[in-house]
Amino acid sequence: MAREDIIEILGTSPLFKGLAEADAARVAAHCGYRELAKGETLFREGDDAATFFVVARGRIKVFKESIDGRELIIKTMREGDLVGEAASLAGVPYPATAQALADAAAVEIPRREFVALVTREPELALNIIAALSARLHQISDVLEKLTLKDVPARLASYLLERAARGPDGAAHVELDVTKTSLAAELGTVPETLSRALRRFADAGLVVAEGKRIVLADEPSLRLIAGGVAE
Amino acid sequence: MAREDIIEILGTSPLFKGLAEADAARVAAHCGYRELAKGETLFREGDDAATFFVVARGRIKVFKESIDGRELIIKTMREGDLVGEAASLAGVPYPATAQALADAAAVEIPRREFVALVTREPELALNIIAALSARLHQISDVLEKLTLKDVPARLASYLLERAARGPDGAAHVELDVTKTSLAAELGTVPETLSRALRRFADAGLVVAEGKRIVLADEPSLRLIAGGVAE
DNA sequence: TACGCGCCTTGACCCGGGTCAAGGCTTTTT
DNA sequence: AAAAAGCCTTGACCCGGGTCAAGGCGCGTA
Repeated sequence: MAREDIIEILGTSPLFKGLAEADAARVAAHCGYRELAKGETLFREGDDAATFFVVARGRIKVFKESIDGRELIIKTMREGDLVGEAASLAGVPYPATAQALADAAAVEIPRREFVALVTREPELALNIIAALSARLHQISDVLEKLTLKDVPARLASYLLERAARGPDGAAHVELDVTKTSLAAELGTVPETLSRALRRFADAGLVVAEGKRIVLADEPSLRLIAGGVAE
Repeated sequence: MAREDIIEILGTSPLFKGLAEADAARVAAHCGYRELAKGETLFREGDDAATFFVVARGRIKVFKESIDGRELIIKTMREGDLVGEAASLAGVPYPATAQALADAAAVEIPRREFVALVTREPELALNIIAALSARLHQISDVLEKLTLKDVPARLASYLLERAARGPDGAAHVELDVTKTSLAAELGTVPETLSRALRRFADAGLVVAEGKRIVLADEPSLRLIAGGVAE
């Protein structure tokens, strides 16, 4: 992987916004490039977070698991997403595990090299603060949904958030993960997700065709999601 | 409230560690001091977070509520705890509501004054980063417990975390909130908490005497909590 | 000392959603 | 193209824990 490519991938993350060309190159020189087969683990909960990642390709799930094997996907990471940066920048072990849902690749950034930059570019500290608070906000969101909303509300919420507006004006979601994964991300199991989706379809709220879900009645979905704009 | 007192209260928080005396005084000069009666609201979810707080006295609950009134206490704040700092420092609205559980008081810090300091004391950015990641860690913890553990596990976990070692060697917890509040912090309701505690008592794991709970069998509690050290 | 109001506990009931089991449907693999 | 392995769906069942209702126990106020 050429250094220019690394720099370009780094640039997809706001963490590197406003970084001088020379500094970016200096960091890039120390970055690795990891390719992951489906199911391969990027890091495990408890591992020392000496490095963090920017997803270059594929889907990587970040999850926690309970003693009895149940797993909760905190978020499915896609191109340009930062993975493990909070723990790494804070100097604590990873609080969750990251694993490829499909073949994937990620740029690996050494904490040392990146943090060293802060003394030369104090502005960078603001980027870090912004990244941390974005993650904090995202986790709070997960917490709120999982504890204060039921499955239908979480599903409706997910659909509305990920909906893309088609050329014909119809909002729809093209699932890029299996429904089993989606279930775990919604804090439930495939059976329950399947039933919830079916109930939506029966009620005319959505039209489900395999991995493509058309939102037929957005206002009702918004009502079920239980918030004005989420 | 004298400025020296304000400075002293600020000093109880790690956010102000290593701050020059003159700078602390400068911030303190712009701080307010809010006294709250039991039940009074410090701020509401969605409010502009122009200021944040350090608890000086009393207990303040930080919580989210669902449409149907159910509330989830994210954390009960005590002396020295920061409240609302993440949102304020990140420049976003408060993501939760803060309310006094009993008569309380807090020093109110204007975001502007504090953030302005960062340009003079770049080291302060590290304090902010540390504060944000501490909060992130804490929220992740709440998320994990609420979604991956059942009520007995959460209760055992809470007891172990807050246990103080008495002079006689017996670990015990002195509840400083009502059991109703504790239930909300454990993501449940008073009835369920009451039953869980009773089951612990019947099994000889704890001895409950009103607000004082003696941990009679720590190893078993640790087992129920479902982790090695948490 | 008595009243009233929260808080706590206990019992009875119920429901969301997890578990188990059984196909049917897709994708890979050979 | 057949076989194998996942993935998805549906039905039946069950359980943790929330809800409702009814006391009992403090504790502050007068």
